Amino acid sequence: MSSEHARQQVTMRDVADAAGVSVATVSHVVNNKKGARIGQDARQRVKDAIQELGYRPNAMAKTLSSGSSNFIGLVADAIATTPFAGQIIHGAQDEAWKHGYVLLVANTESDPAAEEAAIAMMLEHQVRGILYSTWFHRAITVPPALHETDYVLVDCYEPHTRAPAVVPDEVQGGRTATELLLQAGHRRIAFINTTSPSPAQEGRLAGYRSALDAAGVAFDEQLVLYAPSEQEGGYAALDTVLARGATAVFCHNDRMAMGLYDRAHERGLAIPGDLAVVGFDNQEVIAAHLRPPLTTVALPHYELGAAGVRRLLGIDGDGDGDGDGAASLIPCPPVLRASIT
Amino acid sequence: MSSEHARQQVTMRDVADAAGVSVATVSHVVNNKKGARIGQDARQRVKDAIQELGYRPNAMAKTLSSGSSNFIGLVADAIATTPFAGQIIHGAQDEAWKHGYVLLVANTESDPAAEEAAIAMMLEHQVRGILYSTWFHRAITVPPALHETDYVLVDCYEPHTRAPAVVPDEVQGGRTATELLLQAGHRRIAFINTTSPSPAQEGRLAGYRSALDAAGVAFDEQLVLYAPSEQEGGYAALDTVLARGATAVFCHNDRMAMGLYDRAHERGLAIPGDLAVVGFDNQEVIAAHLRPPLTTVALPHYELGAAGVRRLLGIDGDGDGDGDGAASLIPCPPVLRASIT
DNA sequence: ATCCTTTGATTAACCGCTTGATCAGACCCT
DNA sequence: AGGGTCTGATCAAGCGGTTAATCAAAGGAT
Repeated sequence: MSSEHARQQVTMRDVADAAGVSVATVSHVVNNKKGARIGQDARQRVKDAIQELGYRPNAMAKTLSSGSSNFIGLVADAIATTPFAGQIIHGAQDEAWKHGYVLLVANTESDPAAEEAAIAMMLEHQVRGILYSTWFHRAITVPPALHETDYVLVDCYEPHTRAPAVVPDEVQGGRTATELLLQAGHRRIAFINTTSPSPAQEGRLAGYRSALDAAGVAFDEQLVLYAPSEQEGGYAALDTVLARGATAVFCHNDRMAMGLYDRAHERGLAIPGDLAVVGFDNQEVIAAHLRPPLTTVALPHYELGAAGVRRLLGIDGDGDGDGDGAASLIPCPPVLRASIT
Repeated sequence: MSSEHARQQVTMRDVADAAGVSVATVSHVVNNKKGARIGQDARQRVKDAIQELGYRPNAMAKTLSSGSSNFIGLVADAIATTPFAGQIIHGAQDEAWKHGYVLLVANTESDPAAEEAAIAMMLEHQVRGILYSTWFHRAITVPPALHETDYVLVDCYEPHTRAPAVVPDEVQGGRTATELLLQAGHRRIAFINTTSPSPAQEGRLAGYRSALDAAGVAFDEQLVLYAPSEQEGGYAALDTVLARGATAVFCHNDRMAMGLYDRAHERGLAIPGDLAVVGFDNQEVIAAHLRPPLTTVALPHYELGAAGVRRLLGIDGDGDGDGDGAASLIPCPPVLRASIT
């Protein structure tokens, strides 16, 4: 039920008339044009008229005549599955806003048709560029239409291509998680990896091994297990972890850690006393409120979104570590809580 | 790093020239204008030319000349705090899309300045209307600028006003949760309410009482406790719940239930054997993976977003229960899992 | 043959704003 | 007094479409 709004848009014409000047003059003061020569009095009269009438420039007209819009499109495969996608949107929106851009959002549920429609819509709206994002780090193939404009892949990448992408540094993340345990003095560190093939699966494992190497701890194949990356997986894996004689465990993600906690409590084990644990993702709702609160490594979703627009806009910014030149690697910082010694 | 795109927009003029007709003709076939009389041959030539050149209409120009845009603005106070806001965006986006609209999203973090800027931006983009949403159900006061266009409050409302709003039916939700327990034969049902004053606090309590009444169970003040609506609150409340002799408990939200589970396990209690529990919110990541999976009542965020755009567009749709005429109440459906007998 | 309809397609004004080109007047030199 | 420079502000041509009004040609009726 929309109320009636006889809202007759106040146009630049109106302001010009009210101020007794031409629209050109109004345009000049509105945009604070540098080269324009406008007298103090006229400038003031225009400003007053704008206030008086409550004038708001018409962004469409502006875009049309100036030739460049201030839209940045964001197409996501699953906007609401986890708070993750939300963080990407959040980061992208903040950064875009900072540079005078506005976010146009579309959700596709990974449906190719919806995806194409979304991209078409954005192209028609003359977006400055498109951010194509996924809710978990994975390989994708770029939809053809995307090539009609500038774009950046966020939290995903196209293998064997130089398609610009921004992804989390899984290897560094895995290394960081492991180091946290190493630094606490642990030597028999288990790693419960996910069963789903993915950059995270490979990357975190690589990081785990690299940290072990660096610390001079021999890699023991017996200590890396595979389980579904959910509570159930962690719950089921704990017994094996213990059987293998580990004193600490690195869970592929926080949800797994949550399930593992349950089983540990069931067996009367104390965390971190009997077993130190570190998670991954930093899924607030879970990690911050487990007992004890879970030490983990954060997936930098907000940063991914922000870095995505920076990359799109060609602003290299804070020199985020570069990957192979096509993919920027965003660091995964540790989040210290209480599940390690 | 945006690649270079010498992308010279293909315009209607180009299509017209290629097809050997006027732009008016092209416009007519593109929009499938009803009154227009275009011959089969010309129509075909235009379509071919469009294919050939890869023409895409310029939405800005269209909006400008036709006078009405296809944007719907969504301003949210916290896009990423929980998956909740994401669901609202998701629902709004799906429904908007369904009616040919596109979502313009802005995040404000509850900062009044950001809020004003966001609304201004949307107004400048000639949005059809604005959805003003919050990530948890609460009372707000409508920012003045919102009155310059059509709007609908989503998951929030303005007291003592006829401001159109769409909110979850907390009372029905509370009643539903309680009924779930009642139907399982419980009579001493505790309710751990939140300590934060809110529509949820009042509404769910009212629902709890109404369900009790309807079942002929006397209300026992001793059975309603108050705790912070987080894991810690639920954890701490369990002992009291038991001390008061309850056989079932209705937690104000899933997070509380999660904490309560922890304490229950610690005390060696079986759920639902020794204690039945029902949550609220249906926060997937948690509820679906607790042991045992938590029966709960869902907060219909997706529906809130969708109903919001329907209301904005004046589509009454499936006659969602009406509140006082200003606020539409969206039902909170039960989600059956395994925490009740 | 003549006049009226219909059909098929074009004209041109307009949407609100941007911007290079142009213009009128004031001021300064010589 | 005549010519050159500034200054302050206006003109007018788009930007890419939409749409009411108009027009030309063909077919029908008388």
